[in-house]
Amino acid sequence: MPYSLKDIPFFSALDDQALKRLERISYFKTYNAGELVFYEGDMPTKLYILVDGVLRLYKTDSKGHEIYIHQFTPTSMVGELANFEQIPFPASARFITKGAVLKIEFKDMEEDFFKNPEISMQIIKSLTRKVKILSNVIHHEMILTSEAKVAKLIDENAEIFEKIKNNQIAQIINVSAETLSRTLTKLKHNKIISIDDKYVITILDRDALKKLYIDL
Amino acid sequence: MPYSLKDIPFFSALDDQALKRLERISYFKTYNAGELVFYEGDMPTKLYILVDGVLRLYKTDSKGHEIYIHQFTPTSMVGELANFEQIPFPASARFITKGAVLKIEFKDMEEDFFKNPEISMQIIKSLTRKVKILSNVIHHEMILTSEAKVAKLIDENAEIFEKIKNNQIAQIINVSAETLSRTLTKLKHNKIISIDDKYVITILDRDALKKLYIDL
DNA sequence: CGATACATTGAACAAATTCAAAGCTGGTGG
DNA sequence: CCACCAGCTTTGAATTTGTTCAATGTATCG
Repeated sequence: MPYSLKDIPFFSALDDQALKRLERISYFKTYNAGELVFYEGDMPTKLYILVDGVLRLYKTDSKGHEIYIHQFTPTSMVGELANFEQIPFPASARFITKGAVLKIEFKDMEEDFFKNPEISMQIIKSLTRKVKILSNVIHHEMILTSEAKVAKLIDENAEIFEKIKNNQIAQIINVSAETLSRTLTKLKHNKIISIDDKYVITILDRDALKKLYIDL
Repeated sequence: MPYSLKDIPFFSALDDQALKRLERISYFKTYNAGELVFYEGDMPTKLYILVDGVLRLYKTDSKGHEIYIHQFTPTSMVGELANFEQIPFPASARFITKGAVLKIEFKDMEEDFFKNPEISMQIIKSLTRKVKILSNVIHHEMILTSEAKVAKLIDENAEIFEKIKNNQIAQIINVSAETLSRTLTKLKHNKIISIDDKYVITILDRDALKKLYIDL
């Protein structure tokens, strides 16, 4: 296994003694694309540090649809809320690529973690990031219309259309493939964007595009 | 002004020197019911500690409707995400009752805050709470149907119907008053609940009630 | 008692998903 | 080389879930 605790920026502040203790209560685990790391509703026993790959966080609705929340890339702490609060995971996590996590027996580590000011700072950063992510999810899903979501995505990350299929993009912004298709057609028709045969999007009228999702 | 820094559990760990510094860069402000503390989109300059009253956090959608996020009661830190990250407030805050906040010039305090392990711990707790709140908002608004929201509210907090008007309850769970009315009628009709003339709800079939919002 | 707010009900509307069918596209094997 | 198939995309129609609008009914409280 080529992974090492030393390579995790998160623990750079731990002294050798603490690192030894951490080594004893943690291990690396690799995953293949598609494998689940934890499931919504499960009680947590481990804290996760994503060290390799892309890990998708999602919820499942009553009809069995996945609602995309976020995709993490290394190095990220995952599952801290459930661990800190001893509550079931509020979402599921599945690897999109192959990857690896460090699994930590959190309870055994709690003291070392919260006593160490450097680690506390890291935790604060991680939690702050989560609040920001969730706050964005709320804005995205409760405030923006489908058209606004598409407009925002194009404005902020038009290149994604060259990289992945509309299919997958629709999943990421939580709209149906049909709605995405119809919205793109509408934007083209309104001369706000154009799309070539290689899925390269050209923004013809950025002001109009922004107006579709800014303010509200 | 009857408020004192000493009464804020949050700062119990600060030494006299730090307290003095804090005193110099903070002040208490009282509000009447209905007054705004900050507005979605504004850039933050101050960090807030709610010390009195009920403070509602909400977002505004494109049609000008308020989307209820949470109501804070003392003692709560409010606005830390925007302050830590130097980003616009993602939501607005308005007092529901009369109340008061401590306003802190955050930048001047940052070092004292993050260096002190007790305060770091408090910040971690506060952020953890925020993640939990937002996670619940997402579950509530993206997973549950209107009927599920009403069922959950009745199961967890049926007494609220005796305390406030359906009107207000509808706002809190983000459904229209009409939808709430129709859902209550349906639950009564299905013999899952009954409501007397004083708005006291009796749950006749708790299993059926739970089934309406548990799993999904 | 009468004004004002709150609750209920039905009908129209809105936004997006679902379902179904048809059109493309790109890679593979014959 | 091209015919085919599987997987995307597109399009239209039906459906779903809730809000909005309007009217009426019911409390409540000076």
